[in-house]
Amino acid sequence: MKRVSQREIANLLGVNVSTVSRALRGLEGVSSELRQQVLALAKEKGYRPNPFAVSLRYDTTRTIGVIVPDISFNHFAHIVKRIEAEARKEGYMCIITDSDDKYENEKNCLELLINMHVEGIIICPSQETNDFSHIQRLKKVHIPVVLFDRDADIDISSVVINDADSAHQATKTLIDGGAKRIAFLGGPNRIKQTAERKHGYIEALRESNLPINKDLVKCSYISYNSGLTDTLELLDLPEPPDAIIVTHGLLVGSAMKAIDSRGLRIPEDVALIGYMSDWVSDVMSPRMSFIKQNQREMGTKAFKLLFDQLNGDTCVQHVIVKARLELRDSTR
Amino acid sequence: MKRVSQREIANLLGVNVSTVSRALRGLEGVSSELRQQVLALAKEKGYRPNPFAVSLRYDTTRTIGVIVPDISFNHFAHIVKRIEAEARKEGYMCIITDSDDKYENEKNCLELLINMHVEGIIICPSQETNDFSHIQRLKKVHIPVVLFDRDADIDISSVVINDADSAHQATKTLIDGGAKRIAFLGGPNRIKQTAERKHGYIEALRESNLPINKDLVKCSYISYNSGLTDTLELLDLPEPPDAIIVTHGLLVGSAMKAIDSRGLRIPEDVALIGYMSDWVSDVMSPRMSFIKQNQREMGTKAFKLLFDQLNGDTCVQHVIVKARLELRDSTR
DNA sequence: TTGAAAGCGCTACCAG
DNA sequence: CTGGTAGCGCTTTCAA
Repeated sequence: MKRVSQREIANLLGVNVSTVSRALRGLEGVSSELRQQVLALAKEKGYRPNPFAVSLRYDTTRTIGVIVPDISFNHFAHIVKRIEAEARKEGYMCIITDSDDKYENEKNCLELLINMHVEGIIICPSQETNDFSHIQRLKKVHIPVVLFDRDADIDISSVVINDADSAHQATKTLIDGGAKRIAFLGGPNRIKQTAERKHGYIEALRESNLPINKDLVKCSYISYNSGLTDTLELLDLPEPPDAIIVTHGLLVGSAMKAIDSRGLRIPEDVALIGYMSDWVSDVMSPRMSFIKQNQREMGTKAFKLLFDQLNGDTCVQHVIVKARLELRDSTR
Repeated sequence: MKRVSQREIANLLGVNVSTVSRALRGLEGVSSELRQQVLALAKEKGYRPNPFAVSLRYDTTRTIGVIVPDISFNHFAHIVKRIEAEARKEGYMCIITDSDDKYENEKNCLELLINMHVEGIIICPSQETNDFSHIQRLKKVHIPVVLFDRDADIDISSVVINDADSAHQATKTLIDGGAKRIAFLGGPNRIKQTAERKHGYIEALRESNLPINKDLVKCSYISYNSGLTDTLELLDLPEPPDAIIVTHGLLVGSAMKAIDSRGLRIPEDVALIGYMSDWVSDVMSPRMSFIKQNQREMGTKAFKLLFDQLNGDTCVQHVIVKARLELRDSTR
């Protein structure tokens, strides 16, 4: 029960491979009776084209690469799910790699994907990534690339949410709820996403004439433990915050835990609002007020941007997917 | 800045391709000075072997396929993350496909993976899958397969948790906490996983001489809405349950919601225990008592089973990863 | 309508 | 130590 090649079919039928090839692909120049025979035999023998022969011939692999910081993080999993679905719909298979949010892994994944000759790459850079030359290099070799979720100041298509704007809205909401000392808990500053969100936060404070206090801004690392430490430090300040905006779903859990461990209540003592998934908010108590991101749309758009490039579109586009506030019970 | 082939390097150096090939692969039979030249030029020109030419030659792709019911579900995402990491460590890339828990999609994904000539497949069947002939067919064509999370009664290697046993323990715990009318909320019966867990549940009831009540067993479909409906029906029974064991993380959220919507308290009115991820349990209120599954280990073992097969091991193995109870605040 | 042959990039084998 | 050549499976071009 081995794989059958066109040649074997040709031999069996006593005809030439090229005829079989034509018949199989429905091209002209084959008598319909011969075509029937070929198709019948191919079906019987379970013929499947060898994609590597085809790739070798056409230098096309119908494969794209995806690099994601952490597939086990819900936000990314939803986006990836969408990318994969859209890609498959267009006949592309996805090679998905997980950088574990590490720069070195990311470079390695990229290397492997290039070696695999994927036709394009959709990537969300790791939180450690500072130098984007490995990604920019792709443009040099004409491999289409799209960034998602975390943008960078490089000339490459991307799809992100309205980071500054959504953080601005969230902060405004906290202010309207009576908060005077709002803290900001985010990822490392080098991520443009964090910078943007912080920008929105600061703007909102400024507009409301609230002081901007460096002690209330924590931007270290996106991890559960880091979030825990940071939040505890905030709560232990001589003048602790009465509200926190949290820019990453993973950190929301840390923040809750920390607040709880200090015997404080949400939202009475500390109001909380975060970037997170809706179904998680739903099972939390209190149900978390959050910035709802449309991961489906982000995934769809990311693939679309890549697909356009694969089809020859060379212009760099920056798509923004609107996130919106969903107020629940962790804000006043 | 195109890709360079061995031939181009050979031409540039005025030598034969076969010499270049040998030099590049570090084989014997090349003078060290010529080798240096070849390597230097290859590096300069950014030479990368064309994997399709290699695959065509060796009929090997260093690629495996993964089919998962829903990557956006945390449990699966964690397993997939591990599979991908282990695979990459061994030099395999993963083509990950998402069946959306649908039988038709699953067959389609499998088809595409076979067409891609992946060397092996790791699959968790959809909840709709009843007929496993598409998977069994793989054995016929000697493509290694491994099932994970959801086993089936087919002669194929698999890795699952101790389903019956863990459900037995969970039920026992509820009984020990004083529950008299324990309900079972699970996926469709055709999934062996559900059947096993139900078996453990029933055994535990039997051992404690508790009546087995069909009305308290709900096995319809794994989806948020289905779980909601089922739980509401349970709660609206003339004699509603005082505890529920939930066999799927998605359904835990539904159950909580339903209980809350009827104004009942957990665990005072209804105790709850479910199969779910720990970090979700942590942010819930009350913190959910749960069956902790080791997704990392399951992923690692799944790849290992496949890897063994890829290396010629033909014996069918069934690995069981022990899950254990973590009691929090949703049980008495 | 069909066949023959070249070539995609690489490796293996046999000559020199 | 190096070169030449055939062949992996497929498509394309040209010839019959």
